[in-house]
Amino acid sequence: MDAELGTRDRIVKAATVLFQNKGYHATGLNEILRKSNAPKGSLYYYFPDGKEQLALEAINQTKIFIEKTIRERLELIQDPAESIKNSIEEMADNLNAGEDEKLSFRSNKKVSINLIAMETATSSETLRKACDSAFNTWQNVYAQKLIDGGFERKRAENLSLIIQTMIEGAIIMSLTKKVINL
Amino acid sequence: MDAELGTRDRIVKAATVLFQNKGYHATGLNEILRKSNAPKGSLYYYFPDGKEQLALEAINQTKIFIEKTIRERLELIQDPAESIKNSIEEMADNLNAGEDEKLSFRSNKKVSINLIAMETATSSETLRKACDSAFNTWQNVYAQKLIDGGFERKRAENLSLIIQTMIEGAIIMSLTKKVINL
DNA sequence: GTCTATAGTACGATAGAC
DNA sequence: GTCTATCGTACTATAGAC
Repeated sequence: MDAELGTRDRIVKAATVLFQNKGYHATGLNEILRKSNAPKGSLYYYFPDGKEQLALEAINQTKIFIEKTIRERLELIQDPAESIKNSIEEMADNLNAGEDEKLSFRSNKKVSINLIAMETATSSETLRKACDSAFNTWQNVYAQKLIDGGFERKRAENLSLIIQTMIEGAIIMSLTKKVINL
Repeated sequence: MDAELGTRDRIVKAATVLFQNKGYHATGLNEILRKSNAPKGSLYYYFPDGKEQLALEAINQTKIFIEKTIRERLELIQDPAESIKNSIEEMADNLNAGEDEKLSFRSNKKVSINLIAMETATSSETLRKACDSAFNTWQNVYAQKLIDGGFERKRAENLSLIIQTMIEGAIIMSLTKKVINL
């Protein structure tokens, strides 16, 4: 998989998908290395602090990627309510789309950092903060769109928190009800 | 802890708290046994199918307990919107309250099956179904309250799904932002 | 920088005495 | 029914050759 990418990028990409789908504790480093065709030595060469450092990188890359995705979607429509609705529908469509690549056992779909956030909230302050930062970043994109559309600042912040909360809740419910299939 | 309870109940109680707080994969059977003062032999005597069977029991007990709690709260106020709002505030207060008991490292607070649901949605069909059933049960309590209050059935079902979704989303956000401290 | 071999620990699960 | 000892496996992490 991803022969064009360097070793480091392959490891991070595989880790991102596995952590998001299976969870932080259910994913072994060996599994990540198998999926990314990298040797264990390379992992500890690029991430001397091991699993936690790798997860931190995965979370931060996801934060940036999703922020960019939301931002691009919101630019397409001027009205804030319409554009946000459109952006969420786009996310949902991506999750319902077919697999990107053939894999031995599991898709490459990226859902959210939702599961990682829950798992690490009480066990790793480093990872909890990274997840919090990601949620805040995404929320701010919605808030700014609402402000640009004429909403008062405080109101925009409240609404964007509700939007972010509902999206994360919807992911849990969809996965549990198997509306989304990973 | 819980010297008055039988061995089986002590194991289930400890497992319920640990699975909800740390997660299914992060919680070891040894940890559950330490916390419940039970020997490993007893665990496999009561739960011959091991960890998954124990988690199933924990989910089902949580389903019943939370259903009862919501139902009791909703009976206190007649107006559906007011009573549901009140019930949610009650849940939030419980999470912000002090610890029930002194523990070596972690509280006994029960949050939701939220984390277990995410972890097992793609790895154990048995546990996924149990979580789905729990969410549906709780949702139905809200829906019935709305119907009794005069809402049309379809509208009540839609609203209750949104309520359930927002509660689960709010738990994620609160844990990640450390508004709740477990 | 890349890779293999392996240390050291914890896991889930089982066997069998009592 | 209760308990301990232990098996086999998987984990994170490290050492050291190349």
